[in-house]
Formats: sequence, structure tokens, C-alpha cells
Amino acid sequence: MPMSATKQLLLEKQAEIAKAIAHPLRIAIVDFLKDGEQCVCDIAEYVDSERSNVSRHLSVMVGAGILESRKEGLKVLYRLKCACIVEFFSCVSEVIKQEARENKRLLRAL
Amino acid sequence: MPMSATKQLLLEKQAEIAKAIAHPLRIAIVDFLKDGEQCVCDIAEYVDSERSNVSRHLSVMVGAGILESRKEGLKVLYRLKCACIVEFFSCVSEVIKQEARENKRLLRAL
DNA sequence: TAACTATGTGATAATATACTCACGTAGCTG
DNA sequence: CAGCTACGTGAGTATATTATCACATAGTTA
Repeated sequence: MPMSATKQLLLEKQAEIAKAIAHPLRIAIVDFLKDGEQCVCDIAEYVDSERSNVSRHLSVMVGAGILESRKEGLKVLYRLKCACIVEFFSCVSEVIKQEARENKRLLRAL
Repeated sequence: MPMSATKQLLLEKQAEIAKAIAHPLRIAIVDFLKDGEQCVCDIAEYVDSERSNVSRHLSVMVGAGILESRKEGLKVLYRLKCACIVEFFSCVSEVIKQEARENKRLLRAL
């Protein structure tokens, strides 16, 4: 079944956003930003990675539209553009909890 | 700042789940499954891709814990394990809408 | 203006992901 | 049992993603 070009485009855009958070480091960044904007410097320290690397991850997320930034003096401050991104992780936690429950049940059955 | 091993593991698990939906084809599958279980055969037709390819995408999602399957005769039926996965896309749509609004504003300013 | 700080980017190498084709298997049906 | 259908998997190739290092730039401060 050939899918409409518009539908296809939407799928790709959705995937781009999902990809933008599909990385441990980027999830840590989102987590760090949930309480407010932070500079690259402090983000890099928090996630314990090279600044150049963090800078790239940040631009991926800006590109996907989930972060935005503003300059203040030497620093560039990044912030979440959509709080709902954080809510996503409560869903993810649901999945992880469910899985853990299953494993527990399995373990008991041995 | 060294992150605790537990925290790191959680981040990786979260990323695995996010990755499991970070693909246009997989998003289309999730969308198709939101109304109930479906066999590989029908899924492949819906997303217009090779069965072997679809089968692989499905096993990625099962591995991440967002889908589960059961056998019925010749067919294998897949279903969403967590409805909240679908809710995630309402958040994603928010981001896309916001972006579209910005572009519109930009366009008007030209 | 010189030195310094925070950030971003080009190039590269390592790794991971995706798609295709061919083949194997499980279970149904004649 | 023979043939069929639905599904999954190994192998190979193509492509994408990531981390790192070196370097360039913008803005600050002495």
C-alpha cells in the first residue's frame, strides 16, 4: 500500500524528534534541563563528556526542535522548548517498570 | 562528574526504548497497532515494506519491551504493550505544530 | 591589543543500523 | 507426506551515528 507523501513526511519528522532523544547522553541532558536553562559548560560537566561532543548533541536536539538556545556573554544557554518531552519519560518508566515486574515474576518461578 | 552505574544503566534502557520508536517505519507500525493486534503479514502490507524487514523492526520493538506477540496458527500477532507509547506522539505533534507556527511567522515577516 | 574562556565545526575512525536476498522452519491443508 | 503460507534469520552491502582531536571564532578581561 503506497503511503501518501504527506504522511511519509510526518513520519520522518516524528522519527527525527524521537531520534533526538534516543541517546543516553541526550536523555541525561534533557533531564538536566528540566529545571531550567543551562550553559554548555555546565551541561558537559553534568553528563561528564567533552564539550565538543555535548555541543554536537545539543545541535541535534535544536535541529529536531526540542531545544532552543540564547546567548549571554560568552555562554550559550540551552533550554527545553517543550515540557512534554519530560513527560515522555514517565511513559518510558512505565515500560521499564512493567519489564522489571515480569522479570521478578520469572525469577520467582525458577 | 562520574555518574552512578545504576543511573547510567537507566539512561541506556531509556535510550533503548526511545530508539525503538525512532524510525519512520516503526512509528507507522505503532500507529497501525494502536487499534489492536495485527499479524506481520498485514503490518508489512500497511507499511509497504518487505516482510523480513518488518520482522526485524518488530523484534527490535519487542526487545525494547514496547511490543509483545502471540502465535495463532500460522500467524504471529503483535500488539502494543503500553498504550502510553501512542500518547508520546501527541507530545511530538505538539513540537511539530509549534515549529510550523514559527515557520509561518517567519514567512509572514518576509 | 594580548591572553583567556566558552562554544562550535571539519576530518577521521569506530561502531551501529537498515535493507535486501537467500534460505530455513513451523504449522496448516490437501 | 507434499506443498503451501507466514515468519524469522544469516550474510553482505550501504548508510548513519558517535566520539575524538585539532582548530577556528566570538566575546571578555587585563
